[in-house]
Amino acid sequence: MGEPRWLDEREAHVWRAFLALQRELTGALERGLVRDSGLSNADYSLLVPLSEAPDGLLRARELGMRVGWERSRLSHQVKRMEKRGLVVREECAEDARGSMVRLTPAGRAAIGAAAPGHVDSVRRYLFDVLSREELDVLGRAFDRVLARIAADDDEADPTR
Amino acid sequence: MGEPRWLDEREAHVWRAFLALQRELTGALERGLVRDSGLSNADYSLLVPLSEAPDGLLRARELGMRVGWERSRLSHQVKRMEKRGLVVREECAEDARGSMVRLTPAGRAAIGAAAPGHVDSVRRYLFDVLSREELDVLGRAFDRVLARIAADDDEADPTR
DNA sequence: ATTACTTTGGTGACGCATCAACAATGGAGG
DNA sequence: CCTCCATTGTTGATGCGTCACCAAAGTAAT
Repeated sequence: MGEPRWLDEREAHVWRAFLALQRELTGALERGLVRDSGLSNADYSLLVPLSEAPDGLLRARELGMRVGWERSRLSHQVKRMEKRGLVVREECAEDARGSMVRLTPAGRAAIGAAAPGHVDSVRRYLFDVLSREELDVLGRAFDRVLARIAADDDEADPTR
Repeated sequence: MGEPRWLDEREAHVWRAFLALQRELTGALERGLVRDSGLSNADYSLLVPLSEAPDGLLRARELGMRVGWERSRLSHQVKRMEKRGLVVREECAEDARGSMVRLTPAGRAAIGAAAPGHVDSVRRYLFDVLSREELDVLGRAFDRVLARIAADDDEADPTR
């Protein structure tokens, strides 16, 4: 074991800034989305891949993989969205276990109304204040961290 | 109005990587914390400033400001933690409206047991794969985005 | 075909987060 | 003092996210 290595000043600063960024940016985007279109971040996350799919139709499993969610989370969210008329669940022809999620006209209208403002917000908060060089550094850094986490997960459960 | 400016390829990549990073990193840290010490991220967030305060005692308002939470969120979380014996609420002598939050011995033991492993996780996932130059870029970029969000909030409600 | 295992999805319970509403105190100005 | 307002904190309702568990259907081995 030995003495744990605490974060040095530079690391602590980046870490606390990351936590604050997560909190503030996610919060600001969510508030804007709710205010302008009545959609939550979770709604928006699902509406994007659905709106890009042919006929606004996706297998639940496929939708979950595209947004990186587990089955349970997806199921709960789809249920809430179905109750509000944004999507409908349908049975899957090829695989009787499966479930299809289809965008309704109301859902398509909602994402269409919300997207421009949301993208504007992301641009205003994030990309307007970052240089092209910084974007490159961020992109590479984020990818490396993601690869590290994925590798660590594999080590914990190689079968997945 | 006019046509919305969508994200270019570089921006879209960074944005999706950021969303994935948020999801995966937060999730991995939370799972490790729960597995190793039975604490959630929310618990940990509050235990850190409390453990650094004299006598493990902080005014609720002060605690909320240190972690960047609103009053309601803090109140709910403190209630849950009090039920598990990690903290206790006490009345505030100087201001009868106020409420003090005090770390219990069990709470201090919990953060002491959890912190080394948690810091190790942050280091392993994040700082082990980032260079010193990247840290500098990240720190400056994050700060600039935070300043932008804060400025935008002020514009929306200058009284705050 | 039967058994065993995996994949897919749903459900209930509980913790977390936000919002609106409320209560109580503190403080400033008449 | 008293009125008005801001500050501090709590609560209940609701949405979000995870976990443990279950059920049904596919799939592979015997």
